[in-house]
Amino acid sequence: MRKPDPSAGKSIGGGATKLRKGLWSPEEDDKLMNYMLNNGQGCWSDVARNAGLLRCGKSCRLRWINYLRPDLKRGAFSPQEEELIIHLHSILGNRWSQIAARLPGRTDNEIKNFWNSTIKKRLKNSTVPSPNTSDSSSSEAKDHQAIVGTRGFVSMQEQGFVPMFMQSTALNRAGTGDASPMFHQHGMNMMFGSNGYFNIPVGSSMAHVGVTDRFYGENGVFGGAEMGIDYVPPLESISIEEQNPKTENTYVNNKITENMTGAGNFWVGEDGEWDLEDLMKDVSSFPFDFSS
DNA sequence: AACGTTTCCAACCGCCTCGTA
DNA sequence: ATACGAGGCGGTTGGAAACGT
Repeated sequence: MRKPDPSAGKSIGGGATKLRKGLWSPEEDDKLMNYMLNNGQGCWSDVARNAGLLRCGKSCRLRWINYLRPDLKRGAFSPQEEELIIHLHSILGNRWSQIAARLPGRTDNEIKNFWNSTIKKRLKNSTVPSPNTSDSSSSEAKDHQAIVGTRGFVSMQEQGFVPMFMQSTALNRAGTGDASPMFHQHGMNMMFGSNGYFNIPVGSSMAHVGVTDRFYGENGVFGGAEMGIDYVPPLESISIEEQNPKTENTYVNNKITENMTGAGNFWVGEDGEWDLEDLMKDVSSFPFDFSS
């Protein structure tokens, strides 16, 4: 939160009107709300001007999207929303806007704040850091590198080949056959085998999946062994070769590619690219009702 | 009660993409 | 080709509120 700029609204040299910054006053909110309800969204700089606001268009847009929009849902996140956020983050990483698009009434900013304050902390405390955290500068990430130490595994993350819920200590433990507490908690024994997969006992055989049954019930709606999901693909449409053709990680990548190809069920589109829509089909079937 | 610390979150910043001139 | 503005996004900041001592 920021203090309203004390010099707000005053003209400065050259006759230019200084734009306001900081917190929005109730009057400003009223102006913006009334304008938006009467005129709808247009060019944001016009909105700011026509609504009589001494704000930049960007600021108006942000205020509307994050606070004034009538369809915003208020209040704490439900456990269902929380789980969906965690799940989506495991797929999408820090693509908050894409995550928000799948949570009606929630904003990217809200979800981002929620993640950074609540979920990140919780995952850290449970010794299973956030999956697919792209915050490479964070202390968590540094801890992660320090803990894992196995260049190949870190590289997989860097490449976007991050099995869901597989990171840092989970990886390390899995590598020695010791599943992380989180997996124990949910009654799963997972091992990171030499074939580059998470191996999960299913009946009498092992399934190679990149997900746990953490969220998806028993029907395989998302991530049961039947799903045949091996790795969470990078969402950018970048082929493996394009992503990092000549690095020290090539061996790891090649190995992954080989395994995935062998399995015949990795998520690469017809033109060799990852298909976000296919990926998100599974999310759309997520068995929660957020309409309330 | 007073003070220090931590948490939460609104808002800003900088970068990127896209459309247009 | 390129310059420019608008919109969008993720990362970060910083201050109020809550909590602890």
